[in-house]
Amino acid sequence: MPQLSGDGDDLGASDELIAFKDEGEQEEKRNVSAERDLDDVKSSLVNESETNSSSDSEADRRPKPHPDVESRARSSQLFEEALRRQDGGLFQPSPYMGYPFFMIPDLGNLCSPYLANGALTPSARTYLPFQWPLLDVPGRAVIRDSATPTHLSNSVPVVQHPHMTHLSPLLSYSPEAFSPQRASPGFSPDAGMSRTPHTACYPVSPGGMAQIPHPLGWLPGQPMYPIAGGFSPAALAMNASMSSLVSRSFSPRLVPTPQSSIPHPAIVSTAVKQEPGGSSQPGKPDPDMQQDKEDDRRSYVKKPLNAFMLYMREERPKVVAQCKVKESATINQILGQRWHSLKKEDQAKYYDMARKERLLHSELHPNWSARDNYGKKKKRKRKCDAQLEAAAAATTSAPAEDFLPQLKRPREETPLMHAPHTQTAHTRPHTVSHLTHTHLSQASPASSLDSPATPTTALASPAAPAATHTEHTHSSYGGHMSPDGEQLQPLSLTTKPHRTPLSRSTVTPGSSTPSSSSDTPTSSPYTAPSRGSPPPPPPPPFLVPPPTSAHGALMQAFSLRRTNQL
DNA sequence: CGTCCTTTGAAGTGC
DNA sequence: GCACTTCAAAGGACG
Repeated sequence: MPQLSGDGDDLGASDELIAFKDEGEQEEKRNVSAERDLDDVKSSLVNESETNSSSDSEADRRPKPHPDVESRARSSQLFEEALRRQDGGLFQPSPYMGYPFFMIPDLGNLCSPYLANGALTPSARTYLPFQWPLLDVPGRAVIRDSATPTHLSNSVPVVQHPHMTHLSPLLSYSPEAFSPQRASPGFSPDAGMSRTPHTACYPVSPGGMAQIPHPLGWLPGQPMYPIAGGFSPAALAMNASMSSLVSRSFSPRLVPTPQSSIPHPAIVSTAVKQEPGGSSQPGKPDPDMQQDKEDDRRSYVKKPLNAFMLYMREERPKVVAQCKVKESATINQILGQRWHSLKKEDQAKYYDMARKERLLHSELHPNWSARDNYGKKKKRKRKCDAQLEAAAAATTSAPAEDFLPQLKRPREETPLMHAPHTQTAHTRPHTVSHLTHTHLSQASPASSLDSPATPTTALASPAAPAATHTEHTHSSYGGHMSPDGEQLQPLSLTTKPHRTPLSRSTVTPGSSTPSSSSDTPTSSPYTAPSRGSPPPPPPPPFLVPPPTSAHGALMQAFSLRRTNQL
């Protein structure tokens, strides 16, 4: 949870983290200090978010059912006029505006706060903490943060402007809308994403455009998504960011009109869209069972996205286009590095987004708890339970208290369990630090090469295990900026063979998530190596020059991965 | 078809 | 309060 008490004053205080030098105990202390710094930085980001919208206190989590309709109507009208002026009706969304809250820091730059190269425009960089445009229209409810001064327009735009629904697929949480496969012909995995300003905007496939109703189709008199009853229209026009949150829980009440066979992008959830043909299709399972499953999924309220998830949603298409890779694991590694190299103010943007997501989520689902979603991966749990049961049954000769601890022991004693899994800003750098002490103690003084602009990269970069594994210096991986501004790609984004047993323990100690959720205590690959066991023979160091392009980086990463596999 | 991978962060549980 | 776990997204890979 964000630290509500922070004042954000320290935001700029500890921008720079202590880089690795790995000179023994003293350095270890320094790294501990760096951890604290990193923690402070992240906390300050959260605090900044909290401070910037000071209204978002716990008290404000309560819904405010009576917004100022008049001002919203005026704002909406102004906004629509601005849209028409700006784009002549052909509003172009940004590929980077994945965050569905239509963040428009400056109406003079309605298209995108980002430049074609992905950098924020100056206006966007100034980043007022969400000058939310009031996208709702009269008569539609909106959750307003009443404690926020009206002049800040800081109402939470849970109502997505219908115009936007067809303009930016990214506005929707629907993975389909986000999927690169739905990109326009201009998007070619081979050709990459055009860097021209217009095509840099996230494209909409022609098919998708054809499917999407006319932008004015939502206007009164044409009820695209009538309500079965008893549900606030606000949910219909819910900000698309919450569509995934809303749709699963509320979509049973959302009944498309017969004319509208295409679900509203803001309403379609992954659950719903997965059944395009309905249950009547031949070869499908029992309709009743399918209906039950569908109901289950619809009643499922997902967790709100955190800052990094929001960042990933925005940046993933960009990375996919640049690197021509669709494998999410690889992309996520890149995004993780980029996240760490992201400027503080840029990260703050996502922390703020995430905070508002949580706020909105709590307003929509006041009784929801993350615990509700626990056990979602039932099969895993069943497996674990089955193992425990089998263990208990198999130990009729041995007391259960002797056996069960054995099941737990690997997790408790496995050295990697400390590290990666907590995955907090507190522990991960420490882990990396520890590893680098071991493996990089004599590395080149790469820390001096660390860009001040990317202070956290070396310390917290998830590529650190790659450094461990490959024994290249940390200056050669992870989101560092070359002198000419080009982002240096990690030498080894992927450090282990795919789905290889023991891979996580042997190859990516220290950073990669042990995916505790996926490993039962008895089957965990972490049981194999212990803290005292000798590490696997390190692969030869990779002395690979920095790639000249993102694609080159990926090719390099794959090459290294193959090398590591061999 | 279900799960894993991979990332960070939030929130939960358990001690 | 700490350590650990689970789940958010994504889509290819794999059993």
